[in-house]
Amino acid sequence: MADLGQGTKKKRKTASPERMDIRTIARLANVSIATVSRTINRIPTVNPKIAKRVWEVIEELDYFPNTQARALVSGRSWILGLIVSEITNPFFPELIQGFEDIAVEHGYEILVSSTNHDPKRMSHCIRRMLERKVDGVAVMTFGIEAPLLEQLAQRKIPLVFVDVGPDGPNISVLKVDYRHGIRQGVQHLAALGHRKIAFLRGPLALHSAQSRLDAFSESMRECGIPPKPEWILQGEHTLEGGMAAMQQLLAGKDMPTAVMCSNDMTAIGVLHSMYRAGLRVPDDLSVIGFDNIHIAEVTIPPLTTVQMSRFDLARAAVNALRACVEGTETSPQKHEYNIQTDLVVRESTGFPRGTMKELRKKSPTKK
Amino acid sequence: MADLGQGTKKKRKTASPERMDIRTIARLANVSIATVSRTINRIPTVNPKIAKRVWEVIEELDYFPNTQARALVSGRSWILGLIVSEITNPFFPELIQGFEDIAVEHGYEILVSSTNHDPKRMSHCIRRMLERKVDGVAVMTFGIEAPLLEQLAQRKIPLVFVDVGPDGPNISVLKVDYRHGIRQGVQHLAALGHRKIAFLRGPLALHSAQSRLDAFSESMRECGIPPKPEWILQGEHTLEGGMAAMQQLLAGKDMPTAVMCSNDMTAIGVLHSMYRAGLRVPDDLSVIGFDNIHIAEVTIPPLTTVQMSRFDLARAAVNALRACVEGTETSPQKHEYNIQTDLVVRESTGFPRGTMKELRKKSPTKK
DNA sequence: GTGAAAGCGCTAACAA
DNA sequence: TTGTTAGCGCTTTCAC
Repeated sequence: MADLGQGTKKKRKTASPERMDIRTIARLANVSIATVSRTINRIPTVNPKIAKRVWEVIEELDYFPNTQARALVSGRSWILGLIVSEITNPFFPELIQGFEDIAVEHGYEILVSSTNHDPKRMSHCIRRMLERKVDGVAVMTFGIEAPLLEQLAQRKIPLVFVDVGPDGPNISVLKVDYRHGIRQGVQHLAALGHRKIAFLRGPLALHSAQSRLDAFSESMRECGIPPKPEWILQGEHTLEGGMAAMQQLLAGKDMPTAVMCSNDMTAIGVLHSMYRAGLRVPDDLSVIGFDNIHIAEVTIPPLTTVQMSRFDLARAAVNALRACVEGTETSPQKHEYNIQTDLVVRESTGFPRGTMKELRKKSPTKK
Repeated sequence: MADLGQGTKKKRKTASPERMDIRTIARLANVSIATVSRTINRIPTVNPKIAKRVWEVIEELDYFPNTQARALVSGRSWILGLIVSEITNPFFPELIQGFEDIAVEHGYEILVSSTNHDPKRMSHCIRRMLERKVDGVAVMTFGIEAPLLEQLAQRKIPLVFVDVGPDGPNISVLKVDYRHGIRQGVQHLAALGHRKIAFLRGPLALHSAQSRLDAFSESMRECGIPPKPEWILQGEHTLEGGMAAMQQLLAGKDMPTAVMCSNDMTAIGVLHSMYRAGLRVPDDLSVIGFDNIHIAEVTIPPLTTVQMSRFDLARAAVNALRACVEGTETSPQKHEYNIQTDLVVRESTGFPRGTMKELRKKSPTKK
């Protein structure tokens, strides 16, 4: 019962029998702790027979290595940070879920934090990542907070951004092709006969919001419709912002016949303001969102929107980070990560007021 | 430039100047690492003058202790686990946000994971918590997965559950008073004149769902309305479940005049099915949800629902865990954590079909 | 009140 | 191929 350990000539005050560490495994498998370590880390030089014996002991005792000790000595925490702007916008939980699944699949733990667009929170958040020694950080705030992120970049922590980010050896950027989906949206509207199209943009600070607006303006011009400045309003990417912007539009003298929104939350706000005003979508106004969050399927009416795959985004982010961390230095060339966007037509878009009847006359009513 | 360290007679191969650890601080402050450690941990016996000097060096170098090393030696990770069922149900992100804020405020990091009601995921998730050596776990799945959680309980990891949980020294349970809010809902409906009230319940496996149903049945009886079994359907706590259940109700010969739902997602599904069927809420059917997620304010029509504070829930959970971890052994008595629920009346509830006109005649139309 | 030194559980360099 | 051992950066006795 007493200390029968093999090479325990010195130290280790108490040899409590319940202690479950690499030493216990080594003792029971009759090997050194180094061999156990090698076995666990699947170092190919271990004799298969011995490895088998070690694994058996490990499984029998349901042993797993202490991650803290491991991290301390190896310098790798196997934790990936994920910074999002607002966890309460349904887009993000869907993204987080994907990120978690993929990261865990590769053996990483994740550290999620939301900034709520608050620089103070952002800076706390970076500090937390630093303290926990994350192996890499995905900055999915869709904005660029360069000064703050400096701390991470300086310490050579692999970083991945969306749309745009500082240049650097360990920095990747996921390029979202907003143009494709937004152009489809504008063309869809134009094809229905809309010429008076408003855009509810997101916060100025968000690069992605700017990109979406740019894509809109450009697509409008492509369709030969000059975008009207009074019809480009701030939607803030929130329910409330969408409602407020729509009210502003309703109060104006000249009403657009369609509205594109920089995200789905804004569009849902618009839907609500229309409902409040006693107006109908799409009869009185066509509405297009952006993101295609799950709930967009059941808004009233179901929202026509631009789909951006959170799963693709999550996978690309994890892969980009892994490429840096696990350093396949054989291929130091930057990978290109492109994310597609596509229009999903539902029922919030239709012909502009007035044209419907005429068009109906032309084509016989469907059964 | 060479090794001038104070007591570095032996070891420490490379003394790279950029190394930023407790030793650096000790050297620059002219004290031992023990004193630095004590200072950081605010041990009162440290001479204030020396402490001040140490803090100055710490701040100047922007030093912070290595959490891994700290955790390794102290046995405390300062990580709190949070297990939720589905991060994509908006209720949970709101809860997570609160949990994160409160935990971080007290110096903890959080490890969130969602099980999606999948036992396999649940078990992975528990393993991850174990591997990262969390100091405590909040199991906010609103269901009870006793067998799986055994692993955590056995290792004496502080646990907190909602509604119901195994008994044990380190286990707390947050009691949600579903009855209060649900009774208010039923009474609200009864007061409007409803007698035909259906209930769309959540998954059987979820204890909270069962409690909500029980509260409903009991409240119905209190109001003298015997609940009708055919009107108690499975809503699954999802959009899709709500839609399907409502369709079932619509297909039945006898339609209720009101529906209470076990959560808001279900209610949103109901709203959508009604819209699809060309029926109106609340004119043709009154609908009440549960949770009061943010989006319930802008559904069409805005949802009457029962509010359950995620913030209270989050705060109670963190406090319960902290009480165990930080062990104020002076008060080993179990704290009682009660969470209130309250009805929030919006516009998805109204008089049952037919009664409205009569009632209107009685009271003059409001201006 | 402060410092020296022993480890926390593991990985990796070096030896055998 | 396998074992021995020196730390990773910190907390915590135990002397002084």
